[in-house]
Formats: sequence, structure tokens, C-alpha cells
Amino acid sequence: MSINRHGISIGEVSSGDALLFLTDEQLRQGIEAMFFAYRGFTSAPDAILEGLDYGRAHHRALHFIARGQGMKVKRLLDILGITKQSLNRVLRSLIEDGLVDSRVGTADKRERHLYLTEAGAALEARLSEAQRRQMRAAYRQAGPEAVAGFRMVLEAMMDTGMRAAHASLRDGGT
Amino acid sequence: MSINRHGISIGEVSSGDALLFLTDEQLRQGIEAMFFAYRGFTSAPDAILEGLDYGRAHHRALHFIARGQGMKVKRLLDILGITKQSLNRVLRSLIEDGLVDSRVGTADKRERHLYLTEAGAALEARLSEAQRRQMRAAYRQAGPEAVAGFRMVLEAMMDTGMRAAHASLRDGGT
DNA sequence: CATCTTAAGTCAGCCTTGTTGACATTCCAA
DNA sequence: TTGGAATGTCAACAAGGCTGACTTAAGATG
Repeated sequence: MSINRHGISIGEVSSGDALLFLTDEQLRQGIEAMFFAYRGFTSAPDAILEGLDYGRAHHRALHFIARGQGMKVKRLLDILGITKQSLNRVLRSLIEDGLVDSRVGTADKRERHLYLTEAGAALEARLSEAQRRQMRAAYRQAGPEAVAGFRMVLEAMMDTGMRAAHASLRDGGT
Repeated sequence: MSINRHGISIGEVSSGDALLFLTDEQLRQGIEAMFFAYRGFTSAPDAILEGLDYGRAHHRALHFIARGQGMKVKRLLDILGITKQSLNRVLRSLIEDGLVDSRVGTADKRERHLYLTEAGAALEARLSEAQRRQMRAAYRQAGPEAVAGFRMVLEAMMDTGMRAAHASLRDGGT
């Protein structure tokens, strides 16, 4: 069995062995890696947002609206996991600035369906391009097998509710 | 470069292969997974901190002080990547509450060296136990190979400065 | 020795983004 | 017709970032 530079044994490990390598030290390194990596993960879009009058919260809203055009406010709230008051502040400025269009639902007129305008789509594209560029670089450097493992661990780290939300987004839910 | 049990080199993968699977859709899934997973990652310690008068910032300070007892304030600032004013607010309350001890340096008396008191160590242990439990569950579920990949991608996602900080922590830097 | 620089701390004020609580409107559904 | 859901809004507050300005102590260097 080989040991890589992270000190994590790879090779044929039985489930009994799997317990062995989960020392507190290994776990702590993973925790710290997650902390540092998350900063790298957000740095590119953050740099773009700086100067524009927007923050990370705006980016997140734009991202998920782009992902599911026509998405209802309620669904966006569930995905983001914040209060409607918090979301509203962000959403209002995006609507006022003409980046997001909020249309009254046709079937149920209480609902608002959210769409990106051309300007909104343009900013979203710019932000997500920057973030994908970073992600792509990391993926390339680590290689395809590492990426598969990365995704597996992330899925396992989500709590159940979020895993469901993520899955429904992945599979084109609305 | 290491070769895993599938005989596929990880590290320098020919750029042709790497490009194949890096569709924008794949990258977006990774981005969203990172977003959702980070929430799961912080939820356990957050739950403990709620009710105590502390927040995530206190947790981070406790974590890194525990990691390197006697750490200088300057070094903690560099690791956390925040301003001294921000850190000071957090550190002051930890010191006042008797969780952290700040001692004047012996060699260079300008420096303050930070230590956890017994109470501080106890809280830190409680927080980090909770976070390790989550991490351990995710690692177990994903398996050792996935964990190795996870770590590789995270390392690649850090920017250079943070990778250095992380490495120095990993290798017992002070 | 005099001066420059570094480490640390502090005060004041500001911004973003989260939180509660209260309340209005609209409208589906029982 | 009435209850409850979805949405929006106002007000107030907290955490945790930020900048700018200034002090104190002490090492480093000419």
C-alpha cells in the first residue's frame, strides 16, 4: 500500500482499514484544507464584485436564478437557506438595477418567477466564467480521478436537505 | 508522480484527457457542491457556538491557536487573512473570558504569544470534536481513495499563499 | 545615540449580510 | 368563507468584515 504526500493511504483498503487512517490529525488537515480552499474558491468572483455595488449574496442569487430561469422566490429561499428578508434586500437591488426580472406567476398569482435580464445574464456569465476558470485549473492540476473523489466527499459532507436540493438542481429541477 | 491501482497517472494527465470531462456543466456542479458542502462543514460547530456568545470567527481563532500553541498574533493574522482590528475584537473577548492567554515574548518583547487556557482548550476540543465527527462520517462514506482525491483538489484550489500557510501548519510550523 | 520599522493594541465609523418580529396583500384550497 | 401559503416590506439588531488614525513598546540600523 502506498502513502501519498497527504499521508493518506491509498490502495486496496478494506473497511476495517478505512477506520485506521482516520486519525484526528488527518481529519484536522482536511478541515483546514477545506477552510483555505473555500477562500480560493470565492476569490475570483469576489474580485469582480468589488467595485460593483454587489457582494457574495448577489452572486449567489444570480447564480441560482441563472441555473433555473423562472425559479420561484420560495425555491430560491430554500436553496440559499436564508430568510426572506435577507434575500429580499439582495433581490430588490438586483431588480432595481435591471439585472433580474420578477414576473407574477400565471397559474398562481402569488408567486413571482425570477428571470435574468440580458444585463443580469451578462454579469452572471462574467462571474461564473471567473469561478469556472479557477475550478478548471484546480481540476486539471488534480486530475480526473481526484475530481471524482472530491465530488464524492463533498456529496457526503452535505446535510440531507442540501443533498436533495443539489440533486434536484443537477437533474434539472425547477 | 504516483500511479494508482488503475495504473492511471494522477498529476500530469495529458491535457487532452483532462479537457474531455471538464464541461461547464461539470464545473458548475462542482461549484455548487462546494457551496452546499461548506454549509454542512460548518453546521456542527455553529450549532455549539449558538447560545455561547461566540461565532465562527472565535472558532477559527481557537482552532489555529490550539494548532500552534504559543503562536504569535502576527502569524495568526496571516493565516486568517483578516485585519488586526477584526482579529482584535475576537481575541479580546476570548482573553477576557479566560479562554486564551496572551504572553509577552521572551526574545522579542513586542510579540505576544497566544495559548489556550484549560477552559479554552476544553471549548476548542468540543468544537473540533463535532467538526471531526462530521468530517469522519463524510470520509468513511466516500472511502479512502475519494479522500485522497478530495485533498488533492482542495490543495489545488488554494491560492499560493494559503497553500504555503497550510503546508507550514501541516508540517508543524510555528 | 537617533531614527526607522515592526508588533500590537485601540477608537471610531462604515458596510454587508445574516437575524427577529410585525404586518399587509393576494389568492389557493378546504 | 375562512385558514394558511407565498410574497413583500419596515424596523431594529448582531456578527464580522473593512478603513483610517493614533499610541506604545521595542528591535534594528545608520
